[in-house]
Amino acid sequence: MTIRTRFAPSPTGYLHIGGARTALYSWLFARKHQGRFILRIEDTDLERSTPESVDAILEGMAFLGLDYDEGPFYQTARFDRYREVLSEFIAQGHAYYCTCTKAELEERRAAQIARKEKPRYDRRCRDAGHGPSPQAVVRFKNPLEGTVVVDDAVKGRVVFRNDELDDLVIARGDGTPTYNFTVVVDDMDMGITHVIRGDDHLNNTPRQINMLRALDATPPAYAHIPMILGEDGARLSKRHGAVSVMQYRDEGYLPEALINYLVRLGWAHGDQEIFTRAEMTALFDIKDVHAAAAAINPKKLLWLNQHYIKTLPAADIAKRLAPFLAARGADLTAGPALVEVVTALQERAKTLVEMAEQAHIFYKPETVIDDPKNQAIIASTPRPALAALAEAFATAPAWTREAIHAAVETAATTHGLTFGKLAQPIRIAVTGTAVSPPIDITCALLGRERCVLRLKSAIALAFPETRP
RNA sequence: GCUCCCUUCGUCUAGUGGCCUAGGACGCUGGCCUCUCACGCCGGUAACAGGGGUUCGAAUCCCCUAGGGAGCGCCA
Repeated sequence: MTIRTRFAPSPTGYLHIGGARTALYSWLFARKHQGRFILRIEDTDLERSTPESVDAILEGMAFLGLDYDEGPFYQTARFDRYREVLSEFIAQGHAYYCTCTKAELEERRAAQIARKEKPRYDRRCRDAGHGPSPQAVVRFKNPLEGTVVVDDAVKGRVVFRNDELDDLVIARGDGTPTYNFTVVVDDMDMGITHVIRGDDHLNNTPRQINMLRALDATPPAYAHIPMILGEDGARLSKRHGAVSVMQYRDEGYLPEALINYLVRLGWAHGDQEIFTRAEMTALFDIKDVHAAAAAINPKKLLWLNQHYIKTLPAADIAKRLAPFLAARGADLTAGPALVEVVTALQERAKTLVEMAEQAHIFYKPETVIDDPKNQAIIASTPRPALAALAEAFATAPAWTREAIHAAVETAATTHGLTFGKLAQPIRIAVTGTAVSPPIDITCALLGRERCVLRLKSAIALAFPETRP
């Protein structure tokens, strides 16, 4: 039997980190078993669903590389099918029309709560034999006795008593189907074998299983994965920083890092922390998913992101970095090959945004030394040493890392300075900042002409009285 | 309130009755390396929610308590 899993988001917002993990686990499980991964858009809530959200979800999945084999299927395109099953249900006595008004329901609910009872529908229309009428909803006749056993792949065996359940609405007054009904029809029609979803759905599961049984269908296997918490252990929300996958992308996170972080959040394979796509696909098992909720740890994500920035091929990183530089207004034709810059920066950036910031100095037409501390560093360096270096730079036989290093070293020793004492003012002169890759690499990337020019103007600026 | 779920370092986790004086990772921290920033390397910090059982032996099995979460919608 081919394993078939699905991701079924409702398009009422962006793809958030929790949904992404659910999708990832479903995707991994399907891929691991050479199964099929299906995307289904649950847009039956006409009020809240938007096409923008659909796009955002699709974009998020594409960014993460979670490709689907079938779909996206839209529930709004399947209303005829739902109506069909609905009438079957009614004809077979599995469902009935209910004429209780929302106000009445609300009143009874309040009374039940006041009596400290579990609020649920009292079933007064169950055997009333109502026919269809404009405002009537349709309710499923849930069994009154017995139990429903869910052998959940992550929660273990969970037993629900039918007498705890009520008769849920499966079609609204306007005839549109509700979630618990559409999900059952779809999972059956689409041949879903394993339902992997958030554990907020665990309590819905027995009702869905009862409907599946009424339909004479075999319920799929279930795996309810716990939710993701914010750093503080509270439910994840915007105030925890990034929650949307696209926001992480915009902040310079790599999909490799995000995926690796997410797969380890609630799942482990011994002590291994770094997983390639292929490794996690081979090693992942839904049964090994931790049953407890996990708090997100942004620092660890950052560490992983840095790891991938560091270890992925420079050309690859350069390709992804380019848009970030463009966004900063950098002109990539005005400087060294981006790959070379990336190579110099790979061990120095935690995100692409950070790297773009560091790379930008290699493409700026001119530098400004605006920090007084930096100005002071140049001013406190013996002018002759700087002048000699500018000369050495101008006349070096070749503009290579080695030649630059030798020039700095010679100038330093000649003037009684350590390498570092001279390197720092040069760094400031040529980049305008106190931080950059090693000075020889930095200068090599910048090019001879620019280095000499900037060195000279820095000298002129720091020692205005003396002529250059 | 009722039903269901959950509980190992600050965080993610390993652990499935003896290999646990509880391992790894992030973080934090001491040191080394060093031209800045980083990378890297070596070391340190810190946990089985509490209480009862079962057992020769429990982080691991059972029960209770506490704490956290979810559901109880004509939302999904």
